[in-house]
Amino acid sequence: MVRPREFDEEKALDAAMQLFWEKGFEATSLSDLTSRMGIQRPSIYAAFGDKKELFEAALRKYTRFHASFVRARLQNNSSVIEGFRAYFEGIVAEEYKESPNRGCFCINTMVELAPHDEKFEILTREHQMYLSAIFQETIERGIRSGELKTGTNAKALAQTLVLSLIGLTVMMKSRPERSFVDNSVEVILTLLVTS
Amino acid sequence: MVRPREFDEEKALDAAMQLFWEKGFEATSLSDLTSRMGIQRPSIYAAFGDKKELFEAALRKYTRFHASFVRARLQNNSSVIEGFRAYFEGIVAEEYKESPNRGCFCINTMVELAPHDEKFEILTREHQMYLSAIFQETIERGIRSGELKTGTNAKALAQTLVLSLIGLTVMMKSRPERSFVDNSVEVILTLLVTS
DNA sequence: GATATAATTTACTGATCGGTATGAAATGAT
DNA sequence: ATCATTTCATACCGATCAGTAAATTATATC
Repeated sequence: MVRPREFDEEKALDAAMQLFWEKGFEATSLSDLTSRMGIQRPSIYAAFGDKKELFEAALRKYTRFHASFVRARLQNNSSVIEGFRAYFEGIVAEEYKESPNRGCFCINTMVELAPHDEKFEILTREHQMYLSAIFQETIERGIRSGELKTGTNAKALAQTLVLSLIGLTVMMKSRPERSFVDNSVEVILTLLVTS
Repeated sequence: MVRPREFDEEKALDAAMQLFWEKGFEATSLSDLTSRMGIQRPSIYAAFGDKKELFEAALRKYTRFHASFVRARLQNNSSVIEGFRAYFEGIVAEEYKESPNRGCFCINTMVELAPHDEKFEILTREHQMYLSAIFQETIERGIRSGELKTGTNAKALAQTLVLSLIGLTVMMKSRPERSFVDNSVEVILTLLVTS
């Protein structure tokens, strides 16, 4: 161990993540990666392995960040309903700002790779299960505090919210009228009060 | 017009559709296409144009079929709620049977191409709007028949069901436990009675 | 300062990509 | 039967793909 690495591995991985997130696995070439990561090809292979291993590292970085982001957003608000509302509406607002519409890296991977690669089937599924668990804990907190009805099925409701969020994120990729997603968010949130 | 075409254009397009549906645009090569379509490369270009035009033709064929399939399914049942239930549960049952998990060609395209290609942004959005309109008509029929409450917001509810269906379809790509989607379908269907 | 070791750069590999030029084969019109 | 026309199969195009061999550069240890 004599010559220190000249580039910041985390920064390079972050650049790769941005690129894979925006373009997906197949449409991102090694040339794209070298230029965006600011390092040469052999450096990528030395630090991260082949293209798919780099993709996996990028996705893991994303899911780590994403999980703590969601957790923070939901815990931020003392009202469970307002917490979910802020989270859902925040995602819509963010997504309509950016172009092209990146959506969620994990969801993109579920569509592109999960059906053909068991490793990514498992990885993406586990992330969704983790999100579902966070949602469930939040809902249970609302039940304990009396904000939500006692009879609420926290698990089923959490699962449905995760699923709705996926639908929301994917739907926005086709840039429907804003009212379409706004209406849907409103209806989805009623599940919290009627359940 | 002297030498007749030796292959069936519809059959060839259908083969292309199956392939693009299963693997997406980028991961499907022309070699894949020629072998599956049973015709040579120049025949593809003569009949359908380049790879992206062929993809577009395949997607249009899919959405045409899909729209009439959905319409038939929902009109099949005199009960609106049972119609939606049969449709949602049918999709789940179908998806857990097949491997790899193809999902919905239109949804796959929303994720892979819509953010980077306006043509597909529009095409996929219009299909989702069309599905939403079918759903809305069905819901309005339920309101007229007295099966659904008079105050129901048919449009918002239809949009939410479309969005939920997208979430359901994408979620299944990671093959979660069957109970995850079963629970979600159950919760989603409650929207029809509580709204 | 010499040496060992690892990171860097350059240039390259064979394979495959999407797309096409070319000529043979086949058919309807005359 | 000949000819014009279109489809067909073969073989090819330059470009790009993911991945690597080889040589240069830089640093920590001695």
